Amino acid sequence: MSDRNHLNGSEATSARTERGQQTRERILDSAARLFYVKGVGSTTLDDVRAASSTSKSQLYDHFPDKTTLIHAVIDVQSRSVLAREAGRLKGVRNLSGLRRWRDALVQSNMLHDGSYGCALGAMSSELSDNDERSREALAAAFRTWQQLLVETLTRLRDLGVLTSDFDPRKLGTGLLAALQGGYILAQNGHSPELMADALDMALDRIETFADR
Amino acid sequence: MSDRNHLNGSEATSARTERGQQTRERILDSAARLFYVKGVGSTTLDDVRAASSTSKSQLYDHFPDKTTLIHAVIDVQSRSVLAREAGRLKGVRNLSGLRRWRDALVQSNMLHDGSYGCALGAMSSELSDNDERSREALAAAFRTWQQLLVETLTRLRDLGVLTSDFDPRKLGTGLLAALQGGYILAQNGHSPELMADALDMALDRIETFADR
DNA sequence: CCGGCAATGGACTATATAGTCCACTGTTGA
DNA sequence: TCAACAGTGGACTATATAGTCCATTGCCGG
Repeated sequence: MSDRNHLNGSEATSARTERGQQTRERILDSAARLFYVKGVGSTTLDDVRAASSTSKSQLYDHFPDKTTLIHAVIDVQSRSVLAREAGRLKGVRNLSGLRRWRDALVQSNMLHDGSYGCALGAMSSELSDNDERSREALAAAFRTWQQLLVETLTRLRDLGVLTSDFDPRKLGTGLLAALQGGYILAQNGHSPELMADALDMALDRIETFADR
Repeated sequence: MSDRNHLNGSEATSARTERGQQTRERILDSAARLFYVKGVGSTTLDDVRAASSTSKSQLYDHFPDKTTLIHAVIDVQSRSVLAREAGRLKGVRNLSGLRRWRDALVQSNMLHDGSYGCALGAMSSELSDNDERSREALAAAFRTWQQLLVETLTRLRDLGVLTSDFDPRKLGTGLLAALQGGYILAQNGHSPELMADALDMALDRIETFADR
């Protein structure tokens, strides 16, 4: 109530009351899920409306148009993916920790037989060509993601787990690329082993720098 | 009327005469290019029609619906990409040959500032969720591509350039994943260096097995 | 209890796009 | 030269989807 109109510079419209806030969240959740499994382009606003049990006018009250909704979903998904990754990576202090991070990714990939890929990666290849703003938002997310990996590698180096003769930035990029490429291959081939193989190559490369 | 429909096993419709054949090719080329730069979903048949200087009826004479056109484009693009890769890889007989292969990819990526990614990868993430047949066709292309890489690695091993203690299949998968992931990151960040870093990690891993 | 505003529902419009149809043109071989 | 058919052009229809609008409902402070 009191401070509910926190228009924080971002593109947020409305959300004046508790109830409205929940509606907004429901729309966002449904849209995120639909964009993820069906793709942004093949998801109609009517799909979103139905999935979130709302009406046309509510949709347009909260999000003036589809593009705005897309941006909002990108925002939500970025936070969600990055929060998950930050959580998984922050405790990694040795090579088996890194392997466990790998296992977690492979496991969740196996849950749906590889399908559905990476929420950010999928949006990226679908939107980058057509919507500059989406591209930038996703690029920022990828940079942060890569940064998380770089920090992890740097930490391992500082802990003496890895030697110093590698460039954490490049290795972080390689790791993220392997992850994204693994998602693509696994999704396309319906086989999570492809993801595993992709990540393993990257991890093996990293272990090359193990200090023993 | 007679027997207009001489379907020759493959999905090809029409193409009865020299002139018609050219029209068909023009449509296919235009569609391939548009799908590549704008994405399949954002390309309308009218875009294709305009780009290929044809009319609605010609489009539908050659391709009964958009899905058929998409499948045909996938076919064309797969052949094209695989032919290019086969050509580049077949002569690789040592590690610097592999580096040259890398350079070629990075170079062509730089030409358009990273944009546009991989023709197959882009279609894959856009279509895999919605069209099973496309997914399978692309999966086959990826398998062949991976096979090309595996053959190259095996050749290097047989030539004594690499030692025998690695699994060419897994390494091939990793290499392809790095390539695809590199495309995604480079496209999204408009920076071909990301592609270079991704490929370098994979190549560095492979050099780990250099026989010296 | 009531006045007013937030929130809701859903009918309605405009438009883009896939797909159809038919009349016209060009080509080829007898 | 002409018949017959492949190839061409583009107007037309059907439909899906984005986006608008307004009447109704629910909520909350005075």
